[in-house]
Amino acid sequence: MEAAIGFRLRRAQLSTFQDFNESFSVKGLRPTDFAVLLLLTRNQGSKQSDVAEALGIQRANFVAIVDGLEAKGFVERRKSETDRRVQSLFMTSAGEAYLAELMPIWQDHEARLVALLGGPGQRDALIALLDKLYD
Amino acid sequence: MEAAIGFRLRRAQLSTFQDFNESFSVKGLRPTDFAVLLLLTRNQGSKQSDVAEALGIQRANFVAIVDGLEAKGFVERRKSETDRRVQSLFMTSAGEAYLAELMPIWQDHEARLVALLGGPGQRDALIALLDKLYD
DNA sequence: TATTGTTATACTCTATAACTATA
DNA sequence: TATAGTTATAGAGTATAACAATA
Repeated sequence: MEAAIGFRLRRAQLSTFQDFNESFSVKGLRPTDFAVLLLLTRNQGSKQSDVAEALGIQRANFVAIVDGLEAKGFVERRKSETDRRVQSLFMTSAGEAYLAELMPIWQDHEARLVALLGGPGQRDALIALLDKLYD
Repeated sequence: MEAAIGFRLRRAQLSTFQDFNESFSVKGLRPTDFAVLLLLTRNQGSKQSDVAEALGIQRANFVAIVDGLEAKGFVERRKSETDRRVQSLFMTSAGEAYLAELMPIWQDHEARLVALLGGPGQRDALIALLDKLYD
């Protein structure tokens, strides 16, 4: 009989996202918003469509996400000077401060998952396996 | 630094579902439809809301799924005689025949995932880890 | 011509409340 | 009163096409 890998994957993912959402509900933050901030903080000035692609989001749908983060003052769009078609994305200092507030919540969330898995070694094993499934 | 377990989980799941969808696109079948058939074939007469819960779907949203499978003639609703509120779900013989057609496609899909993971042992390890994340 | 960001739109999934028929 | 199934509806998330500005 088969193992239904996809089914277990979906179930685990839903469970994990639920924990994330409960953790961040006070901050009114979605996983994707957090991922954008996390990605930008070490990649200041990234091209908007590059960030979208890195997160597996289509550029058309990414527009509203950046709009939201920009409206909150956490992220800033600046037109590239070398190619006036592209928007370069930057974290604002407010965004950096906000992310600093978020990190402990994020770390608690990750620690909870690691505890469920049975330790950092198990987490690393899981990630190695998950990455094999991703092309 | 953190491992972003949820992010990797989501990425792997999307990749896996994409493979599933490509495999079953000829049959016009969704993962959930297949899961219902697979579940019913060994649990004839299950209560509708039990099947929904087992698949992590709310009963309100499950109605349309059963409607679709019933319209195609693969599944049949029968009112329980012991409790006239509940619908018992049964596979039809057409449903069994359809599932028999689907199984090889399903097995190929699973085999492809196992190959990516590096063998059945790795698959079992992955499933054990995923199940730990699911309450 | 091709690409980036954008808008508009449709489709799927999911969440919630309320109704009905039964218990 | 409570439960199973149902309906209706609203909100996310996602996919596609088309357009303006720029290359």
